[in-house]
Amino acid sequence: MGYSVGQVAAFAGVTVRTLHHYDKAGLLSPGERSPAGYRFYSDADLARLQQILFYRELDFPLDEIAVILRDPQADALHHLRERQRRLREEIARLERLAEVAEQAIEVQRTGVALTPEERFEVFGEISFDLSYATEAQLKWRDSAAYREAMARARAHTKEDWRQLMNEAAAWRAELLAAFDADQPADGGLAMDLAERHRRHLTRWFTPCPPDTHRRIADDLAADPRAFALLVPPSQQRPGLAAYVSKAIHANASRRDGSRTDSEEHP
Amino acid sequence: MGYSVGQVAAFAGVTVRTLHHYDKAGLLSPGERSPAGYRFYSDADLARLQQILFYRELDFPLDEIAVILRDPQADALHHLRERQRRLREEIARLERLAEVAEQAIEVQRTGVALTPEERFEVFGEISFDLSYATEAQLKWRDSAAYREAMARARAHTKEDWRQLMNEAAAWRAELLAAFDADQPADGGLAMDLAERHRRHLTRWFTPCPPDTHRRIADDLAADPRAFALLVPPSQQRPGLAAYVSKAIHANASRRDGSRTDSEEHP
DNA sequence: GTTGACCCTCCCCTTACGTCAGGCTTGAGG
DNA sequence: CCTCAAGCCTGACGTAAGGGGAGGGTCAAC
Repeated sequence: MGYSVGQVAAFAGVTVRTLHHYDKAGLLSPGERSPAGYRFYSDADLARLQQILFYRELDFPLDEIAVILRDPQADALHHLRERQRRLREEIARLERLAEVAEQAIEVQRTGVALTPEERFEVFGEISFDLSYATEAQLKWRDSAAYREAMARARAHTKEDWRQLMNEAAAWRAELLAAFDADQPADGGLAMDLAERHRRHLTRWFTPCPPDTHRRIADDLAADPRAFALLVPPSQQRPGLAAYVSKAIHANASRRDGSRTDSEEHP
Repeated sequence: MGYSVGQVAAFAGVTVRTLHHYDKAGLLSPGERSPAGYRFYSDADLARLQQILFYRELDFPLDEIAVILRDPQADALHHLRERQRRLREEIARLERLAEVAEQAIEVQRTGVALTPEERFEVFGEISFDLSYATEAQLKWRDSAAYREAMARARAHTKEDWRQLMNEAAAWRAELLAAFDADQPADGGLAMDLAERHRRHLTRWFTPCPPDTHRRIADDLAADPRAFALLVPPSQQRPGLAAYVSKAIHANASRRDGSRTDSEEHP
C-alpha cells in the first residue's frame, strides 16, 4: 500500500509540509495516490527522499538537487566539488566575521573602563560608536600611536573623562561660533582651534604630530561616524566636518613651516 | 541640503532600493524630504548607515540591528558575543559538511574505476547512489571488511563488473520468482538464495561471516537506498526488502548451527 | 453515528532586498 | 519657454524553503 505522508515524515525526520513542498516542486512525487487523493510513498520514493535529504544537508538548493537526481548521476561529482569549494569560501568568510566580532568585543572591553551608566553620564549625546571603533581597531591596531591612545584611554578614570569631555564641549562651542560666523577655515581663529584639538589629543591620548593630525582630519571628513565623536549630530551643520578638516590641514602646514616650536620635545 | 538617495547609494556601496527598504523598515529614515518627496540624507544619517552596514556585514538581521541602534548601545556587546557564538557554530557545521563532501568525492573517486559511460553500460538500472555510499563510508570506513571491499571493488575491471552484475541479475530473477511464489522467507529455497548472496559478496568483495551478513540484512531492510543496489525500484515489490532480510537472518542462524562447513578456510 | 486522528488544497507569511511599471521632478541645453 | 535625459517617487510582484492556519474531506474505532 505504501506509506502515508505522516509516516514518511515521522521516520525521515521532516514535516508533512516539506513533503507537500517537494511534491509540488516536482522533486518527489509519491508513486501512488488513493482515490481520495492521499499520497502513498513506495520504498523507491523513500530511497529518493534519502538522497534528497543527503544533498539538502550539504546545503544544495532544491533545484540543483533535482538536476542531480534527474541526471543518471552523470556528474554529481562535479556538483560536489563545486559545493565543497563554496563551503570552504563560506567558512573563510565566517572566520573573518568572527575575527571582526572578536575585535569589536575586544575594543569594547578595553576601550573605556566605565560602566554603561557612567558612560552615559559622561558622554551623554556623544555616542561611542562600536562599529567605527572596531573598524579603526582593525585598521590601526598595529600602529604604536593607536595602541598608546587605547592604553591611556583605558587608564582614564571617570573624573578624567569628565574633565576631558568638558574641555571638548568648550572647544566645540567655539568651533560652532567660528563656523557660524563664517570665519575662514584657513584663518587664524580656525587654525588655533585645530591646534587646540591637537594639544587635546596629545594631552589625553597620544602625541599628535602634524602628519598624524592630517590623517585624523581626513578620517573626520570621510567618515561621519568619526566626526560624530567630535560633534554630536544634533549640533552638526552641513559642511562642518569639511571645515574642521580643512582647518587642521591649514594648521599642520603652518606648523610644518615653523619647525622650531616643538612642544613635543620640551 | 543633504545627499540624495543616488549619492548615498553610490558612496556607501548599496543600491537605492536598499535605502528605500531601510526607510520603510524604519531603520534609516532621511532627516529631510524635499517638497516633492525626495529623500535627503544628513551626515548623521550617513553615520547611522555606516553602523547599519557594519552590523549587516556581521550577518545581523535587520530587526536586531534596529534594536542595537535604538538602544543607546546598552548592550551591543551582548549581541556581538551571541553573534560570535553563532558564527563559530556555523563554522563548525560547515566544516562537517565540507568533510562529508570530501568523503563523497573520495568514495566516488576510489569506489568504481569506470568511466561514466562504462558505468551506465554495466550497471544499467542499478544506480550507484552516492548519498548512500557516502553515509556508508562515514559509518564504516574504520572497518577492515569495508576497506577490503572498497579496495577490491576498485580493482575490478569492466569485465569483472559485467560478470558480477550478470550473476546478480540471475540471482535477482530467482529471488523474485521465490517471492512471487510465496516461498517462505525462512524456507530452504529462500535461505539458499541468501547463502548465494553471501558467497557472491565473499567472492567479489570481502569475506562475509554470518554476523556481517546480518548487519547487511538489517541495512537492506532499514534503508531503501541500500536495497535499491540489490533490486532496482522497477522490480521491487512491497515487503521484498523485509523478505530478503528475513531470509538472510534465517540462513545466518542455520550456518551458526552447523559451524563445521567453513568454506572461509578451505 | 460520532468522535478524533489524519489527510487534502488553497492562501498568506517570512528575509532582504531585485526588478519592473507608471508617473513626477529637476537641471541643462536649445 | 520647451524639451530631454537623468534621477526620483510609490506600489507591487518575485525570490527559497518551507511555517502556519483555514476550511473541509476521509478513515478507523467505538
